[in-house]
Amino acid sequence: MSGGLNTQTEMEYCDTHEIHRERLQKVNEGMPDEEEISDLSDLFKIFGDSTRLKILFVLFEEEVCVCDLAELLNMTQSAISHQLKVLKQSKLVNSRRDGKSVFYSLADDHVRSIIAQGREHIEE
Amino acid sequence: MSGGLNTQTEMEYCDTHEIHRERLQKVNEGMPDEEEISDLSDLFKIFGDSTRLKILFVLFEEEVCVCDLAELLNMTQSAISHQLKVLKQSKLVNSRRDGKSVFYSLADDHVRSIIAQGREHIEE
DNA sequence: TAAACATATGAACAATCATTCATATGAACA
DNA sequence: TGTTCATATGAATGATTGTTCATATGTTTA
Repeated sequence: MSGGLNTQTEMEYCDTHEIHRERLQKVNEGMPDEEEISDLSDLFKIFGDSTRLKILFVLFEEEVCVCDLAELLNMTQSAISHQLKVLKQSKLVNSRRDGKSVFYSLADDHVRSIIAQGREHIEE
Repeated sequence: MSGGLNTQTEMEYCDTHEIHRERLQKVNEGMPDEEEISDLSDLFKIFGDSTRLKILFVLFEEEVCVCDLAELLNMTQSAISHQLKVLKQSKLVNSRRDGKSVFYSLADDHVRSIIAQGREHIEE
């Protein structure tokens, strides 16, 4: 990624039409800064993987340990563990150790709303 | 990806604790089928890129042609065009030709809600 | 019809990423 | 303390993906 919004600096418009100043102003007002857009795309990247989505759907119901997640989703303990690390780093899940097991749970309910909105769109 | 949920078939539980039938049942009820999860992750993948997010934020304000998008975002016409194709294939944007230019616009307002939910989560 | 402009697209390349494998850490128990 | 179970993690690998470059398609105008 090289640059962000370009409204202040000189630029060559399309030959047959112009971008008007007011329009540029309007676009600029609604556009979050580079950092927020980056954070936002990072967040959505997390949801952009089937395995992570499945983990989250399981956690919608209740907290589950790594071992059970692996069996439920029919995947390697290692694969699950790697993804749980990603989910934890993004603060989407919390973990709690109980003896040998580590139990993971949803961090908050924003996750539900985001995924719910996505599902609504899918249904068309 | 090898397999999906695993609740019917025989499986080895963790040695020190068991997954109970009722819990499995509950998880199964809330879990969408493999295809919906795949569609859902594909949808979120679209939002998981800064360039595409920026394009969408611009389109939140008004319809814009490829040329103007490229200048606004300070990117190649080709890069923008490729991403617009992705957005169009996912039915997130519509296009309309006007002479030499092609104008893109938001397909529906679900996009707004999904992104709005994401932003809420970011703010912490 | 030729030239110029706007957009689309295929191939190539670099970067990112999910999974696997091997192994390390941590906890319980004999 | 040694063994076993549960989880974490680093390196390697194959697959996916965003951008660039070159070029094709489509539209207008001289």
